Formats: sequence, C-alpha cells, structure tokens
Amino acid sequence: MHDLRMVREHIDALRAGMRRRGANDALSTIDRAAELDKWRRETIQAVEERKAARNAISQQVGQRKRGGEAADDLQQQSRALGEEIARLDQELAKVESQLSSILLELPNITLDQVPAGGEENNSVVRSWGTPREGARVQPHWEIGTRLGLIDFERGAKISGSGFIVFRGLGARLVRSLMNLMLDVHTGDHSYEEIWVPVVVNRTSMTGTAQLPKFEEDMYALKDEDLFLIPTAEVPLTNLYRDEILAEGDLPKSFTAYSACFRREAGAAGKDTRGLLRVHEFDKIELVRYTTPETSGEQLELLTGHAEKILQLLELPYRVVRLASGDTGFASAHTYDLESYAPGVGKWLEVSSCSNFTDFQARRANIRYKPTEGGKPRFVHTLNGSGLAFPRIIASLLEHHQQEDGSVRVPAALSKYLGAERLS
RNA sequence: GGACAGGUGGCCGAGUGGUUGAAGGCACCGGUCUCGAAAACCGGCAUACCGGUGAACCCGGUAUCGAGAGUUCGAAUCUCUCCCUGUCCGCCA
Repeated sequence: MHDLRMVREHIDALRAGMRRRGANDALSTIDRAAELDKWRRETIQAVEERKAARNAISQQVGQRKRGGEAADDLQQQSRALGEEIARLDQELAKVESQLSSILLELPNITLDQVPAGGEENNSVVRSWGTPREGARVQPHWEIGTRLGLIDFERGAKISGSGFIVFRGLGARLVRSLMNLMLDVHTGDHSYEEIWVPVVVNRTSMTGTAQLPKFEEDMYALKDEDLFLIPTAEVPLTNLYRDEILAEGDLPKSFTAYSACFRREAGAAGKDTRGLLRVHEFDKIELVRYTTPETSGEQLELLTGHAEKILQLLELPYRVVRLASGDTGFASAHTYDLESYAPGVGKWLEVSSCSNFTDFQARRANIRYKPTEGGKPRFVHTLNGSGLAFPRIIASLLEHHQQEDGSVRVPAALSKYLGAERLS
C-alpha cells in the first residue's frame, strides 16, 4: 500500500511507476484519489471546526449546570451542530473508505534496476549447471506413476484434479525434502523455524496483499471469514503485524514449512498434467524483515539461500530478474528461480524471491524503532520460496532419470530418504 | 457449545457522565550529585490526522481508553452488537 502522501506530493512518480508496470488502468484511479483527497481535507476542516464549537459549548453547559442554571439555548445550538457533524462525518467515512480501497488496489512501484515492460523484458542474470538434453527423458508423471511414487488418479478421486497423492517412497520423498530444506535454512542460513496455521483471517490476507484484489484466487471457508493460505508468507509476514521491533533485532529471518492452497482460477486449462500446477502443494518459505537501507542486499542474500537448495539437489537452474510488468502486485523487485525439467522441456518456476520494500509493512503496520532514536519507521519485508516441492519433484524425476528408468537421488537428499535410487 | 470475569499509554495500574490525553508506578531520555557508576533528587516522555509559510522547530484544532453502533449538550465512564483474553463446565484429535 502506498502512503496517501504519495498521491498528494509525488503523484508523478506514482503515475510513472504504474506506467512501467503497464498498469495503465491505475492512472485514472490515481487522479480520482487526488480529487477525493482534496475533498477529504476540506471536509475535515469543516467538520473539525464544528466539533471545536460543540466542545466549547458543552463546556459552558457544564459550567452553568454546576452553577444550577439552565442551559437550554446552548443545548439547542449544540444539538444543531451535532446533526451537521453527523452528516459530514458520514460523507467523510464514505470518501475515506473509497480512498483506502484505491490505495489497497494500487500495486507497488518497482525499483530502478527493474526493467520496464512485460515478461518479454525478463532477463537471466545468472545460471548454474547444465540443462540436460531431453529427447530420451520421460515426463515426471510417467516416471512417478511407473515407480509407484505418485497416484494422480486417486488424488483426483479423493479431492479433485490438482490434488496429489504421494505414496511409499514418493511420500517419504516429500518428507525428506521438507527436512533437508528446513535443516539447511535453520542450520547454515540461521533462520528461525516456525510452524504456522494454514488458515488465516482477512486482516492477515490484506496485510500481505492477497486481499482485497485477489480474493477469487483464495480458498475461503464457508462459515467464517477465514482463508487457506496460498503461501506461508502470509502467516510469517503477519507474525509481527501491529508491532514495533528494535532496530537491533533486524534483520529477522523466519522459515516455515506449510501446505499451500491455490484455486488457480485464472489458469484453467494450463499445465493440467502432472505436478506443474496443482491446487494444494507443499513449500518451504523464507521471510526476512529488514531496515530500508539493507533490503536490496538482503534480497541477494535470500535468493542465494534458495539457490543453495537447488545446488544441493544438483538441479541446473537460472535466476531471472522479472520486468516491472511481470513483477507481482506487492513486490518492488523479484528474482524467479527456474529449474530445468527435460522431460517436459520447460524451465519451471520453483522459487520467487521478492523485496516488498515497505509495501506490506505499511499494510500490516510492522515498524521498528531506530537505534539513534526518533519515530518508528516501517520495516522492509522480503520473502522467497525455499523451495516449492511439486515442481522440484518434477525436475528431480526428470533430470536425474537414468538409462534403466530409475532415478538417481542426489547425496544431500539420499541421507534423508534412506535410498540412493528410486526404482 | 455453556457460565462467569476481564480488555485503559512501551509495560503495570487508578479512574464519581463534565479542563481526564487520561492519577500513580516501572521502563526510557536529559540534568544535578559522583573520580566513575548505583542510589537519591529535578525535569521530560502517546499516536494519527487537519491547519498555520516550502523543510525543521513550534503553535492551534480534531480524534483515539479492544472494534462498531447508540443514548446525551457532553461518554474511558451508561446501553447494544461483535472480537479477543482468562477461569470453570461440556465435547473432542
């Protein structure tokens, strides 16, 4: 969320930011916000003037009554003022709620190093490993089914398409990935491990900016105003909602495993086979809270932490800097990590690492008190997947597939899995 | 799910419908004292918004005592609804 002051004092920068994203529909709402803000300030002046008058009268009434005098005339005046105040306050409330909906639906402005334009302007900033030639590699759904690791049909029967049953060594593979990633992040990268609720309230969803704009993408509970999380980012970033941290406590870093739930409402018909796009999946998430001065370097650090997992899994990947128009709503700078899956012949997005600057912190009201004193400031929040399981499993099954149809398990993982080969 | 008891400033904790933004204490900041520190003493110490010249300082105003609505000239204080916390009971992995 942007500060209303952006609209008032830096409207050109705001407009430029929207244009760089290609969010041209936002330009007119910004103008609308500027008008509403002007009206709002005028009305505040009018209403506060009346409130001041009423307060003064009420004091006089009090004085008279204590002296045993009547004050009917003053009470009459005050009542009249009260009616005007009620009317103005009501209009004001309406305008302020319009203003806040506008602010809540404007995306973040991307940082300078993010190129303008859409997906076509994404750029690979580095890569690791060599993608394997895919001519003789089966897609993961065939391997997974053949080896008895994944039961797509029964998943669909129990829940619907896009819900996956892992079984036997496949189930153990999921558990192994969870343990490997959490151990690396808590041990080597010093994150605090958190276990989070996967059901959260509307305020939390609004804090991280899934709401109000993307409500149709969320699974919602029927009888209560609660949602299934699409990522552990939501509970982790809301951990310190409405709190003030000490600068000395920053950066704070958290990691959590969670199940994630996505309706994929806008993606019907895309990636329907296999593990590429599912409604429920597992993921390890990384979240960091930092000062504004350090969030840039902290994004590099966090991205490196996610990359480390891909290296341990011996999976070739590339790091892609997203162009402004492809960057998520709340993010100011995003790197996607893409792992190559030779069986399906695609680079799979297995992690998305973002610096949200103060965009989420302002919504969730997460601040810190500077060491040198002064008013609390908003923290910067960052997060990244470290990593998402289904596409990693797809990549593992395809990239490490052997001539004999079995799958080699990388050393870092076999320790957890208790097997060096899936066959 | 039922029955009680509560929700006040960074924390603890007073508060009779009328200078209560809110006593007192703790914490914190500045000062006196001290070789230095502690103790003691003195002083300061909420936030947001609107306005006053652009920034700073400052000044004026408005709002905020879990949230919202109501009663009243006037609400932390009275009424209603909701949320949360605690205790007990029931149910349950």
